[in-house]
Amino acid sequence: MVADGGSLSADTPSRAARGEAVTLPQAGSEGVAARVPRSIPEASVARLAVYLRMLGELAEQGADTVSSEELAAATGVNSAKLRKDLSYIGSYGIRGVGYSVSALVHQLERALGLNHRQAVALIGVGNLGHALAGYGGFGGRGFPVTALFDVDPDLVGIHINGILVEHVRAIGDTCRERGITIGMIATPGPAAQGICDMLVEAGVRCILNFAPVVLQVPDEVEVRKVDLAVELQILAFHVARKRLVAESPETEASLAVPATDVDVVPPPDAQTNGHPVNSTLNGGMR
Amino acid sequence: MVADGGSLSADTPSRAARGEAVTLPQAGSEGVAARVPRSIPEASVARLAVYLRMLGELAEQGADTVSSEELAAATGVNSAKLRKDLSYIGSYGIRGVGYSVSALVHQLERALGLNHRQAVALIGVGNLGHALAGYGGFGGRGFPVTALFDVDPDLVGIHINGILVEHVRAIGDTCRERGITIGMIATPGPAAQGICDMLVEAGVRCILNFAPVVLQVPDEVEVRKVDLAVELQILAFHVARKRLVAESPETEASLAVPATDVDVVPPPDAQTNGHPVNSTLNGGMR
DNA sequence: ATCTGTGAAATTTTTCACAGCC
DNA sequence: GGCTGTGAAAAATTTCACAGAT
Repeated sequence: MVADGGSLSADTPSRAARGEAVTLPQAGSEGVAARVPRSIPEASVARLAVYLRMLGELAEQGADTVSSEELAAATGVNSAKLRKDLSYIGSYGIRGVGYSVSALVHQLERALGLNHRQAVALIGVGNLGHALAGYGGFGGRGFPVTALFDVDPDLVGIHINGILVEHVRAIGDTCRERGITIGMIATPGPAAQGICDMLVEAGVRCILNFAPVVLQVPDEVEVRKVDLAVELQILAFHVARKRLVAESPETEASLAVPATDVDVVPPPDAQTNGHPVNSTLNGGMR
Repeated sequence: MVADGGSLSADTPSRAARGEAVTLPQAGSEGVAARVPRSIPEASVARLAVYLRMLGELAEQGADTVSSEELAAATGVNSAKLRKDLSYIGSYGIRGVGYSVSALVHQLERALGLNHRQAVALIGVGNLGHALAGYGGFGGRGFPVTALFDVDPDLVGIHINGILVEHVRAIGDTCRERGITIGMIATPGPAAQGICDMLVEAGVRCILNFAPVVLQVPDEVEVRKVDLAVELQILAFHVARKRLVAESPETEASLAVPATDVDVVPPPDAQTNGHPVNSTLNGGMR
């Protein structure tokens, strides 16, 4: 995940990984159509989306079937893990053969809820927002960006990709009208919580947050965060780690964290390196 | 997470979560400065970066100390988890009081390797790339974007934020010259693997990938992936799940995955919904 | 002969809960 | 009294390894 990223990725660990999250109370009657497992682990859901993309590519290349081994290699996971992930959505493989690409695509789309179209609203049409709005990839895959909002008078009123940019004060009405189910927040950090509140108030229950703040939301709202600065910091950690390994040929200073203060950059606070160089940390988006 | 978790975040799970990953052989001598634990769990590293940001904000607001409870609430995690995360980098809290904000910032920066400046290269200066290049937030936090590359003749030669856009064929030389440690790939999907290979060849060992492909790299290279489409699909899953819960007031059809085919969108392949509407899925970046 | 689906084991991550210090 | 640091328990995730289908 590191993804997370979680954060603009990757792996971004979601606070909703508690019990309640993906788990559903299991069926009532019993016996009959006990077709589907009770729940899908959060970690698996993230990977299912990746498999789906790769399957799309394979289909394009004319593949009829894939083995778990092949698909696993292409997506960089262990094949047993892949099979287990797929088993959560049902048994759609053929033993001795593999998976039918088209059938699996269909099942994954169903499992991920992609057979309902999701209308997406994007708030904050600055630098990053523009890039997101012009993305194209969304609409093609069932995520049409259906509404755009900003506060900047220079932006409100213009069209991007044929979509009118409205003032954020219209969020409530517009989202309800157009049945928005997902909100993407690409505003500067300080504005994000307010926008988030408006979205929640308008009934939006899933939010993708690009602003560098942790949003506070009611339990029933799902937030995923994409945070560039965090991603880079995670990589920086790995750079430092690799450096350490390289420098200590064997044992010696083999610590996970260098207790030494290397201080290429002046430590506590100095001229421009303290931290808030501009308070626009990485929310400098837009 | 991430997300993506990696994926444009979040939580992006990283394939590097195997043993080797964050673990280091533990110290030699013994006894003396056994200051630091042997390794930091991958999941913790991602959160440390988040704590660091929040601490920056707290410092700005003039806070001298924070309790684990406060910092946990602000970052949306459980306070015990936060304390455990912090314990991996050492014991810098004061019992009965909390943590000194400035001291903790310093320790986190050290642990994350932010006291070495990391030179970043960005490849692909299209839509998204432009947004990333103009980001500002990076440079302010020790991640100066130091080199830009593209293949488009209209882009090569221009300056963005004072940085010259070079042709990708210069990647090897330029990266070595400027000591690039982190590469960010924001090219269309099909170009990404080739660029990745060039970066690896040039000695770059950490890569942040925005292109919608799974990069194949040697073991010693760390890749994090930020994938917008995957993030949205994860949210779509949660939308569908919430819909189910809402529709079945109690038991009834309480399945994690609707076995019914709702098919608001024609299922297998129809006109424009099959999948590869344009092969520019979400790599439509740039 | 091959490849899926899956219990069971191993590992990682999270949470609990409390001893110890301020 | 308040809050950290951390063993130990619990939960989640990953991996193993193999029975069973084709």
